Amino acid sequence: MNVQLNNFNSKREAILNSTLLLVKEYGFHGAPMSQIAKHANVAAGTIYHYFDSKETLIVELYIRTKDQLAEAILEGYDESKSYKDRFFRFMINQYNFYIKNESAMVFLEQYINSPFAKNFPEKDSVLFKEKVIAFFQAGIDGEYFKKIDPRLLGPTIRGTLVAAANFRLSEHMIYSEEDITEVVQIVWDGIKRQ
Amino acid sequence: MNVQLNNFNSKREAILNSTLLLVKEYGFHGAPMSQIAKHANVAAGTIYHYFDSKETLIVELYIRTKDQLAEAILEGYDESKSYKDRFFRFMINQYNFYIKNESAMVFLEQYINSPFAKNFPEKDSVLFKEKVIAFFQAGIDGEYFKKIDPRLLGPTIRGTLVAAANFRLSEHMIYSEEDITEVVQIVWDGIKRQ
DNA sequence: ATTGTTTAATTGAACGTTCATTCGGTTGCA
DNA sequence: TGCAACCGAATGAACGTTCAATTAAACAAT
Repeated sequence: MNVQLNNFNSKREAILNSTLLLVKEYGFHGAPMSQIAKHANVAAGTIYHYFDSKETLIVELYIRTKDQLAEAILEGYDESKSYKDRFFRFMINQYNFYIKNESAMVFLEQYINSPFAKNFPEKDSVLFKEKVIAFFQAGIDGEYFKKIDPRLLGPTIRGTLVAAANFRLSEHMIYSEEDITEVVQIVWDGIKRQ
Repeated sequence: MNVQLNNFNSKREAILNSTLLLVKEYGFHGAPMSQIAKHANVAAGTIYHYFDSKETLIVELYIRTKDQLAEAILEGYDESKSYKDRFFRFMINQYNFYIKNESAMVFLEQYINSPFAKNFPEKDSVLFKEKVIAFFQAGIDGEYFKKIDPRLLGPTIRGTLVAAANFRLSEHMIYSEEDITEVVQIVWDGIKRQ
């Protein structure tokens, strides 16, 4: 298509990636635009060519990161498998994404607990909502799960997976398939119809 | 005892309370010392009479808030009850604390996911560690729970309760005993020995 | 009780720094 | 030649922190 599009994306992506890393390391207030620019090898002014403000930069980074999470979760989706198998695949994918992208996980957690999330509740990943949350809804409708509000189910699952991923990461442990399955089993046992 | 002690504490407490509220509302970077001072009805300089820096103010607020959480969790502790009953009491207490102290919950979650927590891992509530975490350890030792590392168990439980409290708070719903028990049941079903 | 003395608490303007953002100018591609 | 991408010094606002000055409290001596 367009060569310029590559340039456009490469600088833009570099800015987003640097923001993710620096926010993870130093928090929102500890990641100034000047440092983000330096880390991304662009001029400070260039950031404002792609983003209106620091605020929109953060919000767009959130959407992009959650899109990536949704894509990772959906990887290897197989309609022919049982609901439980698909659920475990979802959970293991999410767990692995967190392990492999610690900065993404930390950023997402920081964002969710920050004023941003409350100020822009409509700014979110469409893919995540339409595929991942819909899958959980199907689990409730299909009576695999307890009758819980799906908006409660999502954060509950996230909480456990984040806890597990944080633990593994802080211990610098190599994670085996059993480790992951054990954690997912906690989630499943908690929410399944007894 | 000492009249001065009252004054000492009242200003200090006012500063801590204002910080909690403003950090919850605007985040760490959105809560400047000048605003904290104004909200607490003290001069900017007064804050530095009680705290070395903004950083130590935040850290000391974290410890105080987690102490308060620990006290709330331990309320009505009855050694004669069964382990499961005591566990449910712990969980319901924690859930209620979150519901009644939204700013404390939000602050704790923000803190845990911020660089502060990684930079000062030794700065934490002694009460929480010696009573609450010890209780979970006893649950593992006593074979009520799956064989999980207690450092994994804690955040897992927290994740679910925070998710539930956030949900209830965002929906402005009146919480009934059944609501709470339903959530705790999720946690219990997840981690108990099957 | 009163007065003088010392110490602690409190103030808020001032300081130096850092920050997000701007903008006039430059480059490089179409 | 035109236009979007890009630069980076400049700007002004906002920030955390300091400090000289003021007030209040505690204590001691009378």
